[in-house]
Amino acid sequence: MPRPARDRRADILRLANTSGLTSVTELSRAFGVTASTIRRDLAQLESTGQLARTYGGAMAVDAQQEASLRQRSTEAFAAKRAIGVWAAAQIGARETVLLDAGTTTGAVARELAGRRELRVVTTGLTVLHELANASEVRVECLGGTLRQLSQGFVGPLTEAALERMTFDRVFLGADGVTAEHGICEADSQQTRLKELMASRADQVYVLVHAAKLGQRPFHAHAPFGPGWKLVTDADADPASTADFRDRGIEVIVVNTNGHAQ
Amino acid sequence: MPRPARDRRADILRLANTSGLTSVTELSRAFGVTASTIRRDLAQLESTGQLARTYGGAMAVDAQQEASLRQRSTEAFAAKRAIGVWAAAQIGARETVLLDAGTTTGAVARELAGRRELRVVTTGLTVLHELANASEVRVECLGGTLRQLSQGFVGPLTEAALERMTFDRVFLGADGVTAEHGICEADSQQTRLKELMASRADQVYVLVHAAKLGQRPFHAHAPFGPGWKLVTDADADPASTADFRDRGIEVIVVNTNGHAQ
DNA sequence: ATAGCTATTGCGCGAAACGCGCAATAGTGC
DNA sequence: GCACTATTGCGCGTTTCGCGCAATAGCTAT
Repeated sequence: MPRPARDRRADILRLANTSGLTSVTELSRAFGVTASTIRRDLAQLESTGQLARTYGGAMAVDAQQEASLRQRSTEAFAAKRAIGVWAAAQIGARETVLLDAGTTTGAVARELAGRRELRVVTTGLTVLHELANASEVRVECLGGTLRQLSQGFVGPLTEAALERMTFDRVFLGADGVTAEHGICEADSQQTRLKELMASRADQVYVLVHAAKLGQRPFHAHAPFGPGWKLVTDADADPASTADFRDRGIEVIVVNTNGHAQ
Repeated sequence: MPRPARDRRADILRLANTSGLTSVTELSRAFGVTASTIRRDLAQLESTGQLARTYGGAMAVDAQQEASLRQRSTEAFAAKRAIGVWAAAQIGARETVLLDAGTTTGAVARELAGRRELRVVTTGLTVLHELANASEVRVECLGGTLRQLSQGFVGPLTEAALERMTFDRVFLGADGVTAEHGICEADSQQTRLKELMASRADQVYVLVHAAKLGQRPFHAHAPFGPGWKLVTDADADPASTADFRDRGIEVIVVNTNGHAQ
């Protein structure tokens, strides 16, 4: 692959990221190449998700947006949205709720954006992102060290902040769940935090779309406590949900409309 | 303004926001109207910044992105970037720095995204956003209550977290600054937080682009402490900067390349 | 209720942008 | 040095876009 082409593409990316918006003609003039070439560059940069094409040009797309767009095309997106709708419906006026980090809790936050007289506390950047402009919702962040993978905050600062608060409800996400081991996460710092979060709330919900049921991708566990509810979508295998119910865990299966079955 | 038109536009927005990407033909079929009408809708939604048009359709654009795009087209963007470049250059390896909330400190964060062995602590969502995928930077958030206007965290949680930390440098933003009163903010909660932040760092920088110099839009003040440096851009009125220098405040004027003059 | 006014809609047209195939060319690697 | 691959420019047909115009639908005030 010739050098000038890559350099130009990098430059296009830089230009788009600083000015936010660029046009094909502008770029073709700037680099002294044909519009066709620019178009091809844009097509390639778009395919790798580094840029969004517009009519006659391209616009910058930040990492957050990029991830968000990719996620929306995933099939699990519909499931997460349904779970989010259901979860949001559980929350009454003037409550204080805690939202874990993750895209599923982000879906809950999305449904809460229009609500009023609500206090939402979170450890996740996704949630903050969704509620950044929700003017009628009081949004609080626990703080801590940002964990890139989950876009969530962990660490002593997070735990210390938690010690001072209690919640009406907490909505937890998970990398995986099994009836036997409960919530599975990549490291014990995560599971410890989730257990701590659960201990501070009256109602505990574990939100996981069907694909995560019965999965144990990692080996740090947090078992289900008494009264915890497992919320999943209609794609869930009945045998899987039965495993949980057999152990006395309440399982709520949400259909596409966000209603419990 | 007829109702159906507005309803349809709201629906278009919802569809775009949930699926992330929609096409003109798809929308025209869905609503049973001509492509022209859809195009007009998209044009209007784009003009209000609620949507981004693509070739043959439209894509969702979240609030964050929207604000970011608007900001990038502002003239002050160049100044902020220059200040950001300079500020980033002051930070050495393995340092711990504190970044205030605001777009100017966001510009600093943007320049730090590629750095390594750095610890960035912040009270601002903008900064978090910029560094959300900076894999080599340790990012921490102080937490607190989200203040929509500045997209920053304030309150007792923020202050409590600060008590436990110290920093090599802190970079503060401001709604306005005057030589006489120092930093001006909308409320005293903000100024108190900034003073607290300043007290925890060895080096204090106040970053304000030229238009904010001599401005006092609000009446909560935080005077300059000893050793604080004022950093502004080359559009600054020499008379203004002289006011600060007369009071013994070091003023750094940064040109477009991010170098001090 | 009705008349008047404004916003909206559909349609047709010219202009702009896009994608694709082809041949020439410039870099790259052996 | 030579073969090979990626890249580029150009021309083509296709799609999309924007705008003006006339008809229509909805809102408002009397």
